[in-house]
Amino acid sequence: MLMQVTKQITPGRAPSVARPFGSVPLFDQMDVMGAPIRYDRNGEIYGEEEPTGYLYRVSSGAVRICRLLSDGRRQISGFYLPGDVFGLEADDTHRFSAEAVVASVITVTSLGAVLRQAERDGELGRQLWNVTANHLARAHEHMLLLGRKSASERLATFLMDMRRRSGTSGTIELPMSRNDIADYLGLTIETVSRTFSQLELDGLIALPSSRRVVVCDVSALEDLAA
Amino acid sequence: MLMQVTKQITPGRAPSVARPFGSVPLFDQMDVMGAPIRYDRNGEIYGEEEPTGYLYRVSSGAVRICRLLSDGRRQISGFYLPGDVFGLEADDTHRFSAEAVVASVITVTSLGAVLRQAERDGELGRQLWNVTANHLARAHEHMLLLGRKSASERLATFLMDMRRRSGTSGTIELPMSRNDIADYLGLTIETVSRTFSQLELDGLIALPSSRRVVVCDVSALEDLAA
DNA sequence: CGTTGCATTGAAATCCCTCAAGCGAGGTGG
DNA sequence: CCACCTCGCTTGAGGGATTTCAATGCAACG
Repeated sequence: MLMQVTKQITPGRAPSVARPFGSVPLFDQMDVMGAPIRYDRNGEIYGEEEPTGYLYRVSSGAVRICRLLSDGRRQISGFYLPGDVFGLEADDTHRFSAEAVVASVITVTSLGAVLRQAERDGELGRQLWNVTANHLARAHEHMLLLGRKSASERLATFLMDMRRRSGTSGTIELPMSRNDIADYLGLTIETVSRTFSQLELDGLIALPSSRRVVVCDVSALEDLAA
Repeated sequence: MLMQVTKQITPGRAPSVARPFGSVPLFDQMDVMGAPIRYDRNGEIYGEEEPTGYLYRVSSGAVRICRLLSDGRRQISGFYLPGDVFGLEADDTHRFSAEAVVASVITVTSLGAVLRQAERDGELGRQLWNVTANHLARAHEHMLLLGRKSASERLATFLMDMRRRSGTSGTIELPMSRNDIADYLGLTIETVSRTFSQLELDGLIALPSSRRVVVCDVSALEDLAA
């Protein structure tokens, strides 16, 4: 399975991204210093063992962070959607890889430059820490899912999370495949598919197509997500 | 099951802790500004929903960070040993709880004070970010375990991690119960116990007592840990 | 219209969980 | 000093949720 990679710098600035709290130093900084780069579907943004040194922000598309076992088993630790920052690793080599789930534009900024700027600009540094600490909280929350939730609870949690993050309340557009969802939820693709079917059978969701989920019973799904 | 809590401020400074890289501003700062507090076994250091505002560093003992589901299912996201910092949450209320695994002394420092100091002292801010980013990397690594590893792989990974962290190479002293290990590894106590027995049967470890593990075949365990 | 990639469905197997009993060290009191 | 209790740990038997293996469906595309 060959990953097709495109790291083509597009001229001009990255497409603008929602900025709900007015001026956000970290994001401003990244927009000013960073360059928008386009990646094809399944394109590798960085790989395990590669040197670190950049901070990434999704302009459009979606990104997955993966960790592989030697025999090919894969765990996706998170999906990143437009506006999300990723690549927050303090080591000098990546211990995880990042790939574009669909064709995406990512704003790439020198991490060293941001860190140096943060040493002068306290507010920037504080925001960088905030973003990282929030990622940490999400990670801990996901551990609860992986360690203790059933398949239907996992899928419901995932759907409610995607619903919240994509802003839409009725229909959720999933950019990722069943395989990606399985590797994110610690299940097999078959179990994910069966669980989708079961949720549809129970009337909690409708599936006009495999990547489009209509939420029918929010409260039941929220309950399942626990 | 009533948790016995002791939050008794002991006079004087915290017991000194290994400081391998000479002066470490973050830790120095915490030693200067922080107060050592003693907790009994199973004592709650902070609970879910409680306000945040402190940074913690283990002086002696061991700490677990937990997340509970409404029906009592529990996931332990990490154990913290002497020298480790925890409590890195950016939200204003804790989404996780912290408890002492055994009687412990924790140095508690105002998070706000550290953050304010970090806005002036770039090096301190950078270290705070580094610690947080390292926690994040560990969390991602643990997701791989929870999502994709078998019971014996999980236990081997845990033992190799404890071996590395406790510094000892031959015998590992486990401060936590089988129950804690189970909730950390996403297994049941019975499976943990059986897997310990199996590793002993296979000659990879010896168990002089349930909390004391003698490592017999490091490379086999490392292989299992993958 | 065949190919290709992804998704769904079915049947059998497996690993881990659940339920239940037994063990052993440590503490307490008679 | 020993019986007895408690608590944590171990072990066994059976069951169940998820995986594995295999086949089919289906939409996009050349």
